[in-house]
Amino acid sequence: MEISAKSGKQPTEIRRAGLVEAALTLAAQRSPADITTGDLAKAVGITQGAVFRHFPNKEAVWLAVLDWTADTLMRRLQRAADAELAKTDPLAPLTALNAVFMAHVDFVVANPGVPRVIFQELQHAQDTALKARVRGLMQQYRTLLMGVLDRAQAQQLLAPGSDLQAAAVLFVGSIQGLVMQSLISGDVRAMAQQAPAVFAIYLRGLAATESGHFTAKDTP
Amino acid sequence: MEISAKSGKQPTEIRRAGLVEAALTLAAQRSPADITTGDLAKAVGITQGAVFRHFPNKEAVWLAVLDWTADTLMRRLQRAADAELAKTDPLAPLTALNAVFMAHVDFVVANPGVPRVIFQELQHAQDTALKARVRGLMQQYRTLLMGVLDRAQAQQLLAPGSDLQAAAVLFVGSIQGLVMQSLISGDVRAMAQQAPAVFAIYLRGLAATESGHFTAKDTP
DNA sequence: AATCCAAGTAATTAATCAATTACTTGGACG
DNA sequence: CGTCCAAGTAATTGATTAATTACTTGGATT
Repeated sequence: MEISAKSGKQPTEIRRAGLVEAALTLAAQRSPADITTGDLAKAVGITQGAVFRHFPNKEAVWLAVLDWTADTLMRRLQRAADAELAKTDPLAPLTALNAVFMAHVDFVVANPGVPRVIFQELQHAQDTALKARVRGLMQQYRTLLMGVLDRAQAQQLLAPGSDLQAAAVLFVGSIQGLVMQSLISGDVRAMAQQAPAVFAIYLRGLAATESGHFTAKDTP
Repeated sequence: MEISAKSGKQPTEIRRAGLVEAALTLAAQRSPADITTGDLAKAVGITQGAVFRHFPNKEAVWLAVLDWTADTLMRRLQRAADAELAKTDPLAPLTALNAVFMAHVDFVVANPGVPRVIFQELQHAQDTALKARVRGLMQQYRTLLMGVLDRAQAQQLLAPGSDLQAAAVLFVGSIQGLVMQSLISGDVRAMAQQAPAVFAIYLRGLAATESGHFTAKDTP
């Protein structure tokens, strides 16, 4: 049951990382709302009170989780986008969109707790520190996405009159739809299988008909 | 603060309805996870303990909420679909898809607590009675959707080789994306404005190119 | 008018959980 | 070697909350 079971004392930095990892692991299995500090403690092999040697309160644990998520996810997505955009392929913006989509799906498959934590925090209507953090993450996401979409439009790869705002909403919705399916089926890996077909519909809805018949070609 | 503030004693049937309504109203404002039986009682003008005169336990309240949701939502969606499918318009299956989409969006705008409750329950990994109920609802939804999609495909209104499974996932994802946006912005009504543009992309991704240029035409 | 009981109250119980406190430990370092 | 302190424990506190209990009330029925 223990995550990073380095027994004995550990420096705060290590413990914090361990607790963040534990939080995400547990969130993959049950609702983040009912993960207790005791659960986190047990997962890393310390007592409940010891959690507060490393975090001022429980909320700070989730803040750290969201910080880790924002850092890791956004870096991967950016890298996926940049790698495609660097190519001379005239369809680069579209392949970049595909790459970002698949990178995101892969990330969620590897870290199924992430979308749960995000949605959990979005539920809270009042603007907590946690919700603000989620909003920041979504803003980064949106910026990245709009950058790629703008470029695609500039190169006339999109259907004339496409609503980029709506395209961004539908992009995250596509992934959210896959997440919901995985929550229902309980099988995260099925996401990766369905993802290309879902993205294919999305792209067909957006791409100019003249831009050839580009379809998702990864993950056979 | 009170919902159905018929003061004084009320028959169980009325109180149950009042508590269900209160639960959905409160869920529209805060996370369903931290709505207490005391909150429900206050909203309806009784004391905390009195809630258990009408429900055996708290879980039963949420079960009733989901039952109400399944009944109301599915009836409306079915009616929206049937109304379009009855027409002689050769594009009927596509306009039916549009009608179901908009009916769902309207329902969510009118009942913003619903998607929150559903997602809350989906989070629980183990198969509780509540999650089973949500799964049942999703199954009905899927069946309805597949019926329309099958018909569209039979009439060659869809792009050849379209993955209907993926189309269904993306359909619910589209709405889920809109819900997420509204959770971030805090403005449910914005959903209704963005919905047509989102659906337009979705449909374009799915529809045969020969099937004319049908686009969402409702809600100007 | 007397009776009955569904619906309500007020108070209590039992469990859970975040956070605090007082005390302990083990390794780094002068 | 002794000191120090960050990291840990065990136990407690205070708050919250679902559910129960003992008692009360009001309206329908005979």
